[in-house]
Amino acid sequence: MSDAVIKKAPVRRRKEARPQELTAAALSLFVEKGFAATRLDEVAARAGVSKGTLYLYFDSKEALFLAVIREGIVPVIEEGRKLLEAHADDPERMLREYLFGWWALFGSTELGGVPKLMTSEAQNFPEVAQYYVREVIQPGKALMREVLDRGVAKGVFRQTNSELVTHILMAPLLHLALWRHSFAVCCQVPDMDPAAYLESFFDLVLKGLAVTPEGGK
Amino acid sequence: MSDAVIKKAPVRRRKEARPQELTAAALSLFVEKGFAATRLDEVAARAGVSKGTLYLYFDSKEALFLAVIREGIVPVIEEGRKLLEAHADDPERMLREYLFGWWALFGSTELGGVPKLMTSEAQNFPEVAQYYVREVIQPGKALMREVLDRGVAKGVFRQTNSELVTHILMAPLLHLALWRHSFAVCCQVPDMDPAAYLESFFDLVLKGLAVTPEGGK
DNA sequence: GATAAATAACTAACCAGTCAGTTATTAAGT
DNA sequence: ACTTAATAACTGACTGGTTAGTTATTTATC
Repeated sequence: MSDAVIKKAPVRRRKEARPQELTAAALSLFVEKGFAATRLDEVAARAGVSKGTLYLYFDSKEALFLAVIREGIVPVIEEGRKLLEAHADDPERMLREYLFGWWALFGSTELGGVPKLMTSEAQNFPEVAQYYVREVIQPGKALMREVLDRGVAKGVFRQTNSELVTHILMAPLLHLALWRHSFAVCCQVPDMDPAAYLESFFDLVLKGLAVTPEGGK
Repeated sequence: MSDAVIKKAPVRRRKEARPQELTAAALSLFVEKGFAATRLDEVAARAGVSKGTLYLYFDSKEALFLAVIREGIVPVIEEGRKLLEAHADDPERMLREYLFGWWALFGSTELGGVPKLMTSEAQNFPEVAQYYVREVIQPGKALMREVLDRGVAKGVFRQTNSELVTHILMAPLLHLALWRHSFAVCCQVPDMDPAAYLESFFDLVLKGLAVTPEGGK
């Protein structure tokens, strides 16, 4: 009789892995349904535990939210910085790496849903929003600004208001991520190849930033 | 004695005006707190009525949501179209009018919060999302595409993948609106003048779309 | 006083957070 | 090895507060 063996329902104990399993489950559900519409029972179920277990690791739903942001994103920023440093001498290449690296490391992954999540919930959770601005948005923008400044210094890009242009250049990236996690899901979008999108964007920006022929610099 | 007149205040009957008052109240609350986190009691209170009254005009919370989108946005699209037709012969001017008109008619108003709202809730309310895509996003994009195509036809803009570029050009506009209704609220943003932002954006795009000096076309 | 508009009290369902109890794992005693 | 004790991980039923949606009643208007 194999019953005796088969009947063993697993219920594994793995204290170490739980928080990550829970934040991963929470991330995907928060992104999919929004924070308020996500039930903690569902988060727990997706992580393969009960809701009670969730509360062994996180004090509250909001604490879980913060952990999702913290664990998910902050490490990626550092990765991005390293990626760019590899091309510090070539601003055009740096810009290109920024766009495609952003997509590869962030936008195309599960984390690509975080901008949507944070945008939706910023007002409801000011502390999380401030953390996100400080640890993600500002470093990300600073990195972009460095690309621009370096291009100007090298005479490859024309002078612009780099604060504003940084903001502007982030927008199509974020838009791509937001789109994928909102309208793209429920409304069939025939052709929206991220690579082609980024290529068009890169092309547009490169020409938009080129030093003007007349006037020189 | 004016008391007799003044005292009359409490319950006004105005069947005609109610739906608009309610959708206006709902819009501001949905934008501020998100759909799920908004209480119908609060919507009713802000419109100066009770929750029961709300149900005289809308079948459900979702029906109210749809009405908010329908009544709020659709009229604005038509206004925008008319605005652009006034400059049909000058693509550069048309592009400029698009950007600043979008801001004046839409982004800077209460409606500017709708992109945030729709992005957050698209997955939870696919029917509303489809309506929004069909009635707002597609017409808005079509209008932008017309600007681009006209520019190409006139030899003012270079040839591009207009489907992708349209998407890309909408992004900084939407980003401006999203930003204002999310992070800008809880984290002090020192300088983010919409006019300067749009000016920088216009400048960037105009140069990005200019026919290339060599090659001419 | 008849009808339409609006209300406020109500219900049913839902869900974040709790906790008494269960099961797996480890340690100690024999 | 083999039982027993102690601990750590986990569970799921429960609670208390909340809210979408309903309805019996009140209030205004003609």
